[in-house]
Amino acid sequence: MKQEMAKVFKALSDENRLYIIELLLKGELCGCVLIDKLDIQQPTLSYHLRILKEANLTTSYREGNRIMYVVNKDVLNEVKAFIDAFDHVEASCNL
Amino acid sequence: MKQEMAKVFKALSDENRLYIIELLLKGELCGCVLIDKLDIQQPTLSYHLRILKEANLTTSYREGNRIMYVVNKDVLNEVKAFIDAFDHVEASCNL
DNA sequence: ATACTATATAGATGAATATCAATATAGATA
DNA sequence: TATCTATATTGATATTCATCTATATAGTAT
Repeated sequence: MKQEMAKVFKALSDENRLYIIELLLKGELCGCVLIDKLDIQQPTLSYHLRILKEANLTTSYREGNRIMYVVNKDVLNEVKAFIDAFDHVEASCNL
Repeated sequence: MKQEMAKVFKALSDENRLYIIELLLKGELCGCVLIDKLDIQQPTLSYHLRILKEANLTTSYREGNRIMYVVNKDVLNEVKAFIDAFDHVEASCNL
């Protein structure tokens, strides 16, 4: 549990990866589009996408030539739930 | 902004540090109590406490001999707010 | 002043990270 | 089949991280 969360936090601890998630939250994208928005080489993007996938923060599916990457919002919610559980003193609400 | 969050996530990406925060959320503690609960040496604890402080996740104050460490809950709430802002599509509530 | 307790710093080290260039793989198309 | 496009993997490298031992610093107490 704590181990998995540490892994998720590690995946979120890089600015390029935060930016990738931000972009993907606006709509799923292939690597070939992502690469134009980041100042890194293609193998580096591939590396970051793997880190995100291994933390379950993203999934992907093939569409012909391309691979589409999708944010797993459930894990983002798990992060919030973890922080709440872990600091269960205070309640918060964003409705 | 994203850079600061990346730093906070990095601070949260280590199991020892997550455990320290968990302990401190139950009540502030000095290093001399924390050290008994973790399987690391004193200088390593001091290192982790510095990482947490530099991410603003904790503050501290001296009490005689000891230094008391305190979780800055505001930053935990900022993490949740960041995730919400960043994925502003879904609402959640823990009230 | 001396000794004790709590914490921090310095220096060393092995492991993990982020990056790249080069190459491999998988699917699409001519 | 041969080529093109998109993505992943390999191997190298410089940097950062987590950890330790040894030592310094700051406050307390004798």
